[in-house]
Amino acid sequence: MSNYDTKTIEPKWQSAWQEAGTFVANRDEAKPKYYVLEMFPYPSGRIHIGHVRNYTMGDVIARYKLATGHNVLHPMGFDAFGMPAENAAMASGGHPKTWTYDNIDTMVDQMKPLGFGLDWSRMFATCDPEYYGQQQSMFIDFMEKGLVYRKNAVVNWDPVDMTVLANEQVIDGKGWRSGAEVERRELTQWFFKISDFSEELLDAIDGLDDWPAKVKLMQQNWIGKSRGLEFSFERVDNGETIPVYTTRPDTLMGASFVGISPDHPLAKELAEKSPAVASFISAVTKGGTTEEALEKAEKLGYYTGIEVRHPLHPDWHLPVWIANFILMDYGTGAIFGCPAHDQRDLDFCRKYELPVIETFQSLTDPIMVDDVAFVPPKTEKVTWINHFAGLTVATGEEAIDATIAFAEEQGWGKGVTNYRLRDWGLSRQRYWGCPIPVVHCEDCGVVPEKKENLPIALPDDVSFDQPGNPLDRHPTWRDCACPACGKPAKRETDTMDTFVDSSWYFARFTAPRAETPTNMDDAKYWMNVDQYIGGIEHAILHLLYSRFFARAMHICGHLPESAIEPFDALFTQGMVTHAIYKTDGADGRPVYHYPEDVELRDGTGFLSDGTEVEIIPSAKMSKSKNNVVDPVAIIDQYGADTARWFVLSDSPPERDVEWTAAGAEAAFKHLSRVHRISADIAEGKDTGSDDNALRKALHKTIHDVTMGVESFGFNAAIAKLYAFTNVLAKSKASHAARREAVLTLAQLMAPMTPHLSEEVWSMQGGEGLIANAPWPKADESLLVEDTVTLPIQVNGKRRSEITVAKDLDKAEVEKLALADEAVIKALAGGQPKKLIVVPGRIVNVVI
RNA sequence: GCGGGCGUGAUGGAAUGGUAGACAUAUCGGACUUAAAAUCCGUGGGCCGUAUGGCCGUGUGGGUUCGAGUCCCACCGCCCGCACCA
Repeated sequence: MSNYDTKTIEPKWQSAWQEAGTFVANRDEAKPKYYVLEMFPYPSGRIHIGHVRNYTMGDVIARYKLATGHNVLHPMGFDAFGMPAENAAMASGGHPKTWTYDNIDTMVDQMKPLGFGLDWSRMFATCDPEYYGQQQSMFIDFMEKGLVYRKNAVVNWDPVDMTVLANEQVIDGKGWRSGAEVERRELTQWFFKISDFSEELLDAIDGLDDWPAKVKLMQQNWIGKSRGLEFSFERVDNGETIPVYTTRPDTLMGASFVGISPDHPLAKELAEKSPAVASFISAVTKGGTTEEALEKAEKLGYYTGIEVRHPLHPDWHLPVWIANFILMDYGTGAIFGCPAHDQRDLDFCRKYELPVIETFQSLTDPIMVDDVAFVPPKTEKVTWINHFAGLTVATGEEAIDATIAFAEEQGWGKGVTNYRLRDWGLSRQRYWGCPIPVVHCEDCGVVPEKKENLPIALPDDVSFDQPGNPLDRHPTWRDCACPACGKPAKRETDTMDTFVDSSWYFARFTAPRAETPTNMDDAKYWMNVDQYIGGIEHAILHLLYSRFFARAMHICGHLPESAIEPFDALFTQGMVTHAIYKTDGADGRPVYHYPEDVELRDGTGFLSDGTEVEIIPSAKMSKSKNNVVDPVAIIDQYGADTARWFVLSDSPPERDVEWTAAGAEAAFKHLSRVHRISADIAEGKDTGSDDNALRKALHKTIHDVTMGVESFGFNAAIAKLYAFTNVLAKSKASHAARREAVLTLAQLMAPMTPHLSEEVWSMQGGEGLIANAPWPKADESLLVEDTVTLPIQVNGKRRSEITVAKDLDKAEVEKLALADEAVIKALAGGQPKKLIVVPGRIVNVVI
């Protein structure tokens, strides 16, 4: 008899690991190091089943690497600054700090029972002054190296909450909390000079061999390199110039207007003189900067009355318009419009009745630009009306190159590379973030704080009863002495974007208590992160910012050059989803039912009163849809190992997995079965003498599971473990062979189900902890069968099979195949055209 | 609009170009039990057949190959990312 009592077993082994210090990482030059990291959580208050999946994957890698002789670093911390804490404070009257640290305590309490092999001694939260003080210190280093600067920038401003809003916080042009119409405001903000690294960040993507292609592509597109021509139009009235940038210089002959951004200096200059221009600009700049707002916005233009000369035909005069769709911070903030070959320009010209001039034509179909612009791919050959040789047949690429070369030769323009990537605005008008460590002095200007005064800690005595940043209205915190001249001065009250906090935590984990941001010896030893695991939602910003930060930290001497690409391998895991159970309520609105209130019969769900419910499968978990699975409840019901096993078992790790009650139940049954088999074997009886078959199956399993774990094929590895458990359960073998089999099975399962594995290990009298036991090695000689069964195909269709000795030579196999009844029948006395024998694989008879 | 991915039983999913559907779930049948639970054994793509077996089958159409779920082309459907970027 066995009793798989997880409530006893799991805490027992967790204590054993803790006492043995199994997962505490120390530098050890004698062993190869392995740094595995999962993206650290935000302390929202409860762990989510998605966290369980994420950390289980990391834990499988960590425990596997430990077993294969690596010195493993597997840390955990909290990304603890951010708005939810302030919102909670505003809603409940508490303090963001209390709320955050309480949540961290709760979440640690919820994570520990899951038995992750984490080095808890390295834990920190980004809101610890010891952490953000080091961040401030690096900020000052960045200032010295010119990696951070201040400039005016247009932001989304919520006039009620008196704060800057991120684009995601603007909904339908209104602030997400206040509901107030969002304004565009120009504020002086801090920026990291990430754009200096555009080319380098782009180039280095090629070297990220173990990153998903999708993520690399997303980063490439985000950096958005483009090549084009920059040149200037000369004003007819006063000879001043308006520089423009274009990626399609080959369409220059089709220019019919020049457009400038409402934020363009010329537009501002005109607005000062003309109330009409001013009111146009203010009308089109209302409503936020979000993509959503921009997409809905109609294309609007205002004719300035100014005309400019076409660079190649000074007698052609083009009107200058202010247009709302032109962005000030891309290119020069001014364009020329070529309506024939750009849809947006065409829409604009049709609306304002500007001329449309075709400059190239399709080689195959006649074109007639009406409401659809003719925009061939750059690689397509077209007839091109060029500015220096009349008509030419060329691809767009060739035409662009030729025009740039021509412009450079003539000296009126130059080829320019542009990037979409903007500098990273990091200022936030928020309390719960890392204070920017600078001081504003009337005499000295903006001065970095002295490092010995760090951390500039957030004051605790703040109130959230008024909108705006509490730091702004704190009576004393702002007041300080100028670090340069000593006179009374004011602290910067902006705090840093929380993405800053998460852009270097991985480096801090290598020396979390160091008196400097990092310790070079530790950083050299532990960096890079060998395997980073997290959600695809961080594919762009977090990963790009971290790549920038690693470079910036290297420049400031905080990371070795070898760590400028901090993540060697990246894995993006899927979500855990759950069905939604829905009925229509009396008022026509949907009613969502908890899974425990729904009875499933043959795939149809019913409520207790017999009402049928609609089942929406595999939906993202959401409190409002009542489909959230709480890991704490699952651990209580089945234990941590079941939760860990199930989230890995049913789907490939990169794909979403649907949590189902039946699946969790099945996982639990399987683990109970392994426990039962182990108890049975522990009784010491022989069940037969077929040891060889069992050993062969075992070593095949060792091989397959090892491959599975190495390649993130956790679901496939688990399938092999199921299959071997079936073999073991039925095996008729000696006690010694069965004991060996169950010990090894426990080892192979240990990365996924560490508690059960330790229990089985100790039941069988295994030595020490299974967590420290070396990973089993497959005996190659047992992987090869003496005989193989070869399928015989006739014209590619399987017709028969023969069992032959593994190394039987080809001629013999051919002979046997031709002697096969099915083959004889198919040949009907004739000769085969061809006979293909793939040794150990297959025979194909072609007739 | 641009870019990327995916499409296999009732379901989640397996399958270095080489026996499609491993493993699991649902279903159905059986053993044990007074009964139930638990456990164990079996069934588990479709069609025909008592059966040995046969035919069909990986979104659709074509191609490459001795052989295609896998590679290539086109189409259909779904999902994701980016986007007034000049």
